[in-house]
Amino acid sequence: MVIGLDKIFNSAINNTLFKNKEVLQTNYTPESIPHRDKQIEQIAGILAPLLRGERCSNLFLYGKTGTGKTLSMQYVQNELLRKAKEMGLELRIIYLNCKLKKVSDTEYRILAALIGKLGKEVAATGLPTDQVYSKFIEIIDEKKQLVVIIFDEIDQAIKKISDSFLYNLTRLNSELSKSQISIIGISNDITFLEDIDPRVRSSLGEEELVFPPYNALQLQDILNERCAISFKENAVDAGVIAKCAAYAAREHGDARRALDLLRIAGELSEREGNSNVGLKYIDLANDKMEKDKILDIVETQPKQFQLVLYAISELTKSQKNNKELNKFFTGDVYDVYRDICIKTKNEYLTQRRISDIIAEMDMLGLINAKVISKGRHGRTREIKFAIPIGLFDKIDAILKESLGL
DNA sequence: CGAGATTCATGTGAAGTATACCTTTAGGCTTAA
DNA sequence: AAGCCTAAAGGTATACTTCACATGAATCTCGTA
Repeated sequence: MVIGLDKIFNSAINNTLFKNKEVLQTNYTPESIPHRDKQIEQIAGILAPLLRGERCSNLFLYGKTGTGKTLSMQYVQNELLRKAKEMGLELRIIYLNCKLKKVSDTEYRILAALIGKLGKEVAATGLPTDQVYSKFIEIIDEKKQLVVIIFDEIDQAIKKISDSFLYNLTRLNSELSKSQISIIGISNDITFLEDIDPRVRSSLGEEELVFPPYNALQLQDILNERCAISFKENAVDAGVIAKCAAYAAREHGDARRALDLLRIAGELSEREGNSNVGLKYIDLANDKMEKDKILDIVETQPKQFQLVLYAISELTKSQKNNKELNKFFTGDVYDVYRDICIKTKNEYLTQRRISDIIAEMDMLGLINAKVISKGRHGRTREIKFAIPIGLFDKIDAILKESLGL
């Protein structure tokens, strides 16, 4: 047992900073959604026919992450269901997040998930897809009702599956006799509709709605509102919210990120035993998020990527003092990489592949790689490790661990 | 001394291969009529 | 006979390899001043 554990537990129990931390978590649904009145009204207007027992138009929502799409949608959904219940209407709204890995892989799984949400079961595997289709139709059509299906992050699903799936869905109505179905898609990718079948596009995008990013002021409002619920009074220094909002606004006005930033800043400050959040914790939190992201990337890379990264890390280490600024070339990396592979009894890949891997790591921001020509000495990439020095040891540890060194 | 040719070390593209993971299908086994 | 399950067959995406050609500035070559 670690000695200091008690202290940590105690400080967690007599939590000095937060009143209600859930409010800052991403899955929390606030009671009001600032600066989205217009969008909510529009959605409500489009869905209103449902309350008259009519089918509503298919709807498409666009907007970058953290612009309140899902939140607004869920808000309208709840209100609608409440109203429908009051009026005794048969209305079913199915919400499906396509981003969840288990769900999104295949058409089959999406259907299975939908059926699951309708309260029925299908075998997890084995049945032909069209059979699942007919079962799905059968379930919906068993009584007169209106069905709305919401596909969140639908672009993720379509990347994996062909758009014929959507086409089938839009034509579902013609196969239903008693019920009627409407589809709502939510997508982060604004260009998404451009590369799908025009027929699908026109039927799916009967109504479209764009969620613009929040600006810094709006983010401030959101943060202030949640801050009041989640933190104890006077726990947040002046200017912290503004800084938080400014950081997040700089990165596409992502409210989720702003909230994360505030929450992590609070956690960090709390861990140090403070009873308030100072300005510097926003920077620390920002740092931490950045670091976590990098570590996460490194951790989840395939083995060959890690081997290459390890080679680069070794190279950087070996020339720490000498030469100019830790720059080296594809050939150097490849040699070291191959040695490591041989030593660790991994098989090594061709230089061609390593070249691509290096390019991909450049995209991920783990390294800086620039194609240069060294004249008589050929053309190559000039490679530099782009990871902050503070993370060096951790990365090293992760790599050694996962490569079994 | 300078214009143009050469050269090096890899970048880059296309096409082919191996593998893993899916879906589909066919055949066999079980169950219900 | 119909339904169900499983194993094999066929499809498709991914991660690589092989082959072939492209790059672009330092360096070389050679004609000229």
